[in-house]
Amino acid sequence: MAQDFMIGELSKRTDTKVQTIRYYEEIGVMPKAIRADNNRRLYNETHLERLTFIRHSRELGFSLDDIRNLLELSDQPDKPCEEVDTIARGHLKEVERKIAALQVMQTELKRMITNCSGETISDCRIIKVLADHSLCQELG
Amino acid sequence: MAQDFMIGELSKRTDTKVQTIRYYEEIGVMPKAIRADNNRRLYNETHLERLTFIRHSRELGFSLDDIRNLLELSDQPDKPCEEVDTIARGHLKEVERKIAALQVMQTELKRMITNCSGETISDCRIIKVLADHSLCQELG
DNA sequence: CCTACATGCTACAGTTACTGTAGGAGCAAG
DNA sequence: CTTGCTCCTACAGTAACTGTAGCATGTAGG
Repeated sequence: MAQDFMIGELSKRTDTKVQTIRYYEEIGVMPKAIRADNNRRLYNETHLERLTFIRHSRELGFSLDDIRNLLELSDQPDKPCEEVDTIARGHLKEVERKIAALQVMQTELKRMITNCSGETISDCRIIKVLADHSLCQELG
Repeated sequence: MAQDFMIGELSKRTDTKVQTIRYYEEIGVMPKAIRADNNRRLYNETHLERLTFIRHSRELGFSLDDIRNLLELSDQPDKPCEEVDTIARGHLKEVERKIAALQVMQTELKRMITNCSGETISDCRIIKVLADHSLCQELG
């Protein structure tokens, strides 16, 4: 078929490593590709769209498990989009949780570094704080 | 020895799972524990301090590899603390990079969710954005 | 003294999302 | 005809644990 292409082209057009595409097939987020006579995988625009969806979702931090669910939902156009919403909101919450945790780390790391005017390790504030939890202002 | 204690107590006093302590020993961030006659690991205050250091560093997001280096440095009190500083600053940069990446995700997720007033999946904004990269404002 | 139950031990599998490598086959160009 | 590119399978490695199986030991109660 004229419009079919091989894994290398799919790889380039989606900026995805060849091994990653094969991995997606293995775990079932991409369908088993039809093979040419020489056993090479053949793809078309539908595959391209699906992989684009996957990669974009990954860029937004969705897990492959979430993506699996989102893909399944996107194949049911008449269903209410409530479940999609739930997945997205859940993921947003998770992202916000991670940001908050990292900001706590950031604050404490900054303080440690700023306070460290030590010459040697024996009076290094960073080592002191790491060794003694109670010197840390941020973490309970 | 009277002040020695077993892995369970070390676990409680550092809020660290028993398996995690054994794992730390296995990979060498904790020393090989001396065994009692019944083959059980024995610990003392020195082990407690070391594990506290490790756990606190982990809370601040340092990798076990960084922690290995920090521990080694903390055993050399007369060395300048420059290397410690470098590790901490490097880690801070990494934390800030992660925060920035997550904030991009957060913004786009919020927009997707807010814009989605769809009743069904066929007009769900979330699915649309995931499927079409160009609808996404944040990611290049 | 016997029986639960808690705690300890080793060894290994599973998690997440890939990435890298070994070893080999097919195909086009020079 | 050889070089180099792409493709294939199969497997190991990454980070930092967590969970489980199967067994030994220690302790408290009856």
